[in-house]
Amino acid sequence: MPSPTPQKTASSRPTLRDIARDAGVAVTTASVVVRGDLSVVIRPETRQRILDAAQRLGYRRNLAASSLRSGKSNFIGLLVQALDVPMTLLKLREIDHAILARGYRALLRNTDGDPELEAQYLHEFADHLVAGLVLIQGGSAATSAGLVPLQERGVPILTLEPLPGGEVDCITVDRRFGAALAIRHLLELGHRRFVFLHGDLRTDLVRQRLAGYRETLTAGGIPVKHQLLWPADGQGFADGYRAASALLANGCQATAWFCNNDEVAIGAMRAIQEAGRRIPQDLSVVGFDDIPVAAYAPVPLTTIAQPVSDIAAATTERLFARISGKAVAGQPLMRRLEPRLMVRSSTGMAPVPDYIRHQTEAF
Amino acid sequence: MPSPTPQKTASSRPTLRDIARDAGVAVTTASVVVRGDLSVVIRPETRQRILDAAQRLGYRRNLAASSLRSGKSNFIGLLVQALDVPMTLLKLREIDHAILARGYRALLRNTDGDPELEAQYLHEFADHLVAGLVLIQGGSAATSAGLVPLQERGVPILTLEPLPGGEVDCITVDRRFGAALAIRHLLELGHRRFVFLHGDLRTDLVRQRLAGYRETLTAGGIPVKHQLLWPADGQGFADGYRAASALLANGCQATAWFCNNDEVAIGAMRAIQEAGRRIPQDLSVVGFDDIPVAAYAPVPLTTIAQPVSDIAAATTERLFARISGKAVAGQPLMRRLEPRLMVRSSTGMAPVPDYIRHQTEAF
DNA sequence: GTGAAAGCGCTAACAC
DNA sequence: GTGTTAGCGCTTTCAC
Repeated sequence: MPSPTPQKTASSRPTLRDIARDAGVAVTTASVVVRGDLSVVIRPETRQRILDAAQRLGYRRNLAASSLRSGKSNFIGLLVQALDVPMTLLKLREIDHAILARGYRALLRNTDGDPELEAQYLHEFADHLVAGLVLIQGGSAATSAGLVPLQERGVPILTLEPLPGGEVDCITVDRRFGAALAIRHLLELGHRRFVFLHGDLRTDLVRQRLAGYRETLTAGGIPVKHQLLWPADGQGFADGYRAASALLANGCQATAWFCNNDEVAIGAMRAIQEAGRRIPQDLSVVGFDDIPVAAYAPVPLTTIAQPVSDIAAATTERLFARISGKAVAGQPLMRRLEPRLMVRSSTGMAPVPDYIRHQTEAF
Repeated sequence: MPSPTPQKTASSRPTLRDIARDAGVAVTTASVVVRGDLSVVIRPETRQRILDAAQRLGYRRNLAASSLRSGKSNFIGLLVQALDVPMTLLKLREIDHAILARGYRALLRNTDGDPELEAQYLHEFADHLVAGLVLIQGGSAATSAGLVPLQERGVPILTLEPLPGGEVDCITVDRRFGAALAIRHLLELGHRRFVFLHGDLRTDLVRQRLAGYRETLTAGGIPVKHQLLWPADGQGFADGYRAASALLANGCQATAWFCNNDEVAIGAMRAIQEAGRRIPQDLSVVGFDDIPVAAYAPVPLTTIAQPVSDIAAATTERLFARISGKAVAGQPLMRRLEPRLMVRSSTGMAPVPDYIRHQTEAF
C-alpha cells in the first residue's frame, strides 16, 4: 500500500510531533492543548486546529512517556481489604464516579486481608505515581507504617475508617450518633430490654457504637443489666445467624436487638424467625449501614443509613483539594458525618409483658 | 545532614545506574536481574549482589520508564458492566488472584452499563499498554467494535460470555447443559408442570438456558403447554419477586420453577411464601449460578453451580498462553464448561395432585 | 504565544 | 557476562 504523503513508516502510532507538524504549531503548543492545560492561554482557533489534527490522525497520548517526564500519573489508588462487602461496593462506586469526573482514574487493589499483599500494593501505588490514595475500609497499625513512603512523596491520603496511629485525613460515619439514633427509636417504641450484637470490640468502629448504645440507654433510664452485649464472630449473614441462635438458646429476654451491621441483623432475623418469634411483634431488630438488601430482607430492616454520597463527596473534595495543593492542613482532618434512621418493618412497639397483659385481661 | 558518600543529592530515588554502580556491574546486568528476566543467565552471586544493592538503596523500578521503553505494561485490563453482581465479584476475585500470581496486575474498569464510558475505557486500556483484556460480563455488538484497536495491537482478549459478532476467545459456562441438569432433577422428583422465569430472550445466555429447558422437558414427555415461560424484567431480587408475584396472581399451576439466576430465584421464593405456598412441599424452585447467598436464602436454594474456579483457571491459562505467544490460534476459542447441580432444600417431590390424593383416600 | 533542546529512567542492540 | 550507546514520547525550560 503506497503512502501518498511523505511520512515515515505509518506502522506506529502518531506522536505529539506528528500532531504539531500537521497542525502547523510547535510541539510545546500541541502538548499544552492535548493536556488541557488551562494555565497557558492559547488562541481558540489554534487550539481547534490541534484538536482536529489529533482527532484526524487518531492521536492518543503516550501515558508512559507523560508519566516518566512529569513524575505524575492520573491514578488514584483505592485500597480495600475485602471487595465483596456491600457497603464497600457502594462507597467504591461513588468514589469511582467522582474520580472519573475529575479526569483521574481509579487503581483498585484488594488485599483480601493479606498484610504482606497490602504492603506490596502500597509500594506499587508509589511506583505508579498515584496522585492520591483512599483507604476504603481503613486499615491496621501495620497499614500506617506502609503509608510512609507515599506520605514522603507528598501523596494525599484519605481513610474512610479511623486508622490506628495514622496521621491521615479521615472522613467517616458517626457511629456513636448512629447507635444513639437506633436506641432512641427503640426506646420510643417502649422497649426496656436491649441487646447489642456487636463486632470486634478492639476496633474503634465497634467501640463508637458501643458508646452510643450505652450512653443512650443509660440516659433513657435502662439499667445496665438490661443493656446486654453479645458478640458476633464476623460481619456476615452467617455470623449474625449463629450469634442470634446462641443468644436465643441462652433464653435471652431482650425485645430490642441492635446489630453491628445489616448482614448480622439479617442473619439474626432468620434465627429469630426459626425460633418461632415474630418480628416485630415479639422482637424488634435494628441494623447498621442500610445496604441494598436491607430493604429486601424477609422482614424489611429498620437500620441506620450511612450517608454514602456525602462521604464520597467529602472524600473526593478533600482529596483533590490536597492534590491541587489547596489544603496544606497542619492537623489531620477527622470528620464524622451523621447517619440517618431508616424505619422499615423490623421494629415495632415493645410487646406487652405478661403480667401487664394479665391485668388488662382482668378488666 | 552531611552525606558520608560522595553521591549527588540524595533527594531523588535511586536509579538502575545507582544499583549497577553500587553492585559493581553493568546497568544491563542490573536491568536483567531486577526485571527477573530468566532468558539471560546470570551468575547467582552476581544476581545476589545486585538484589542486595537494590534492597539496601531502596530501589524501585520506574514503571513509566520501563513501559515507555519496552512498549508494554504488566496490566491486564478487566472490564465489567456492573460491579455489584455477586457472580461477577466471584469471578473477578479468582481472576485477580491468578493474574497476581503470574506477576501481572489488574486494571479494573466498571462501565455501569454506559456504552460511551465503555468505549473510552477500551481506548484507555490500549493507552495503558495492557498485556491482555478480560471481559468479565461479556458485552454488546458495540463492544466488539471497541475492541478493534486492542486487537490491532495484538492484545489477547478473552470474554466470559459469548460476545455478539466478536472474534474473541470465550470461556463460559454451559448454560444449556445447566438447564438440562435442573430440569432433569425436577423431572426425577415427579414434576409435570414447569415454568421458566427467564431473562432477556435476546441474549445468548438466556437462549441457551431456554434450549436446555425445552429439549429436556420434551424428551421427558412434558407437553409444551406445561413448559411455561415467564419474563423477569431484570436479574435482581426485586425482579424475581415482582415476576413471581405476577405469575402467582395469574393462577399459575406449575409446581417446578426454574429461574434465570439465583437472585431471581430468591426473590421469587419470597413471593411464593408470601402467597402462602410452601417450598418445597407445594412448589420447587431451582436457581442458576450458586452465589454465596443461595445457601443462605430463607429456604436454601437448589441451584446450578457455575464452575467459577475452573472458568478463572481456564481463562488465565489461555490468556497467558496468548500473551507469551504460545497460542496463536487461527480460530477464536469457544469453551463451555459444565456446571454442577447443587441440591439444597428448595426442591422436593412433586405434590400429589388432588384427584390422586382422593383416590388414595378412597382406599 | 513559538521553537529548540534537554532529559526523565529504562531497555535493547551491539561489539567486546 | 560487560559496557556503551541510542532513543522510547513526552514535558519543561528558556530565549525569543
